[in-house]
Amino acid sequence: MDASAPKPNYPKLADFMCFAVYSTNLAYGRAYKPILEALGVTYTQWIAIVALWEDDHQTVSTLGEKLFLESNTLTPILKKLETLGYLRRERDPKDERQVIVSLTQAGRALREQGAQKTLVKATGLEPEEFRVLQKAIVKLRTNLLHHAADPAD
Amino acid sequence: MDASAPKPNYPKLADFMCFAVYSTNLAYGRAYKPILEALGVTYTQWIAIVALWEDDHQTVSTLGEKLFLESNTLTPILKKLETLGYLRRERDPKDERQVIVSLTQAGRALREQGAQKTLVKATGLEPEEFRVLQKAIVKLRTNLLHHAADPAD
DNA sequence: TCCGATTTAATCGGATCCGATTTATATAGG
DNA sequence: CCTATATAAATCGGATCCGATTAAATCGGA
Repeated sequence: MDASAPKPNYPKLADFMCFAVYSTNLAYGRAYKPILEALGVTYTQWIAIVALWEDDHQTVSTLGEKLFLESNTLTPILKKLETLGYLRRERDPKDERQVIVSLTQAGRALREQGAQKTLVKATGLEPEEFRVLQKAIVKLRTNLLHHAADPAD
Repeated sequence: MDASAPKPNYPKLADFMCFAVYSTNLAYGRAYKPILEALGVTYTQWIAIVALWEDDHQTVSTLGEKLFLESNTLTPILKKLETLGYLRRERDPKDERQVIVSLTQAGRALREQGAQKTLVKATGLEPEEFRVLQKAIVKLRTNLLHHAADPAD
């Protein structure tokens, strides 16, 4: 090869939107770790409990829609939370294909206990700034999920 | 328990900043999947190649700082990319503790091939909107990584 | 010089995340 | 009624991600 071949001037990794999201997700995981460790659950387990606290007695599919996960990921997590005593998994008698997931009293207590420990201050953002950014990220998520497969995008 | 006990009015999961970042990261992974599948690499493998293309001949630690990963995650990925022929891993003769990672010609070619396929349009954002949001997310990441462990934040 | 402390990768086990498949149940059409 | 199709959850293998530990090399002070 030609050692003097000019290197194309591509955008830097540090300016990639995907990498900003990816690495910020890693940062959140690390910031949350000590808090959730004290509660005895992982991040994904925690958001499952929060979602159930908002709407109890959901099917695995319905819960998965809210968490953007499917049964292949959710089932093992829900089984783990069941062994921990935070929820129940019961087949729906009306349709045995479905599994209804419900928080136990311990599960509700855990969510209310964890409510005291948020990372709002750790974001270093003013309330309005926080609100605007959160909505912008959600808009980005919606666009990514809805975008048509376009060969030249 | 008291079945009529009022349910506290906590923020909704849909308004959590952490969940916006988490779920948007999932959305990016899904949007990128077909593109990277055509290239034959995963997302993490891809950003490792991009980072090496920008600065070649880095140690595992230095590369890890840029990717926000450590050797426990990076080593298996780099080994995989080595077997795929995209990079070389060589102990530094000056300090045998360190491993120098370098792209092969095939690795550079892959990065330049993938440069044509970005998801900028899929974000549905105007250029200025994109730039502002990207910087805001990076700022959030920085704040999260630097925040002092505060019991009441 | 010598040996304890430090540094760097690598290894290991546990928990996601995902594509693909399987199992069980429900539904619809003949 | 009976079967082909559809749907929901579970299972499985591969690839991260991380805390904790290990192995090897280097450094530094007595």
